[in-house]
Amino acid sequence: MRIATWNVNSMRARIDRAVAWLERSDIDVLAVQETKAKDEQFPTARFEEIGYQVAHLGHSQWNGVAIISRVGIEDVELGFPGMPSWGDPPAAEARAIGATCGGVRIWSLYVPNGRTLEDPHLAYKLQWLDALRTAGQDWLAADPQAQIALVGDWNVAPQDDDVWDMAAFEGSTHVSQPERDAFHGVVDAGFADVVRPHTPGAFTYWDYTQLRFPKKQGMRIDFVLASPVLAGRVKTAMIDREERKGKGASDHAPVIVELT
DNA sequence: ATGGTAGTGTTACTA
Repeated sequence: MRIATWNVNSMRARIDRAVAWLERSDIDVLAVQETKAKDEQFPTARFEEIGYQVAHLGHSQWNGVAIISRVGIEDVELGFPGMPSWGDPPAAEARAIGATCGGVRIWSLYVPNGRTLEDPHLAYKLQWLDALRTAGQDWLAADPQAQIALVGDWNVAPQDDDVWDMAAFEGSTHVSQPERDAFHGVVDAGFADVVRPHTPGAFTYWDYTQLRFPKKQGMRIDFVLASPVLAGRVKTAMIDREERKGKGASDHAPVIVELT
């Protein structure tokens, strides 16, 4: 089984590329983030035409997450238990959707960006990650053998070599110690980064501006974190930077994990 | 030259 995660930065703008990528990549389950669509706007039929089922969560032009599967979609959950709300009045944002596909519990996650270190969005981001850690701990406590994949755009670069130049990130989000600690909280809850060992030095995201992609100035912020039993099934993993090329590309590359 | 690009939807906001 092959599972993938991809921040598509609008599924409506990317639908032809997304369908073409799925058809040539032999993917069983694709988790997407930043679909930028309400549920009724999501191009579900385009995926059904090529043999996939879709579970989507989107409230507006912001955020939006989905799971696209050809091995079944069961027990869909919108948001995880304890997920913080945001806004006035507070409401759950469309940043997490879970489903069981081919025996694996997949969570497609779009972690809040944080904006700046002083912005209230940063505290929201840290609370969000802490709540995810708690939820993950509870899932594994209930079933230590559970096969769970926490995948998506984490908006954290956990290591210095996950950005092209640490000096360029002085005082910025994504590399701060509180964000890195929050990310490692989920890891410490029992969820391992199963892609890094197979993709040393690789990035998953390159800003559209300032020729970041041709200059190879990217970041590793998209991750597949696997529960212990699932991590034991990982054969290999790759980051498809070819999909970042050309007109109409997302600013993120798809990340793929192959299971036994 | 305080910049650049992209998407949504409106002349701003988010990333």
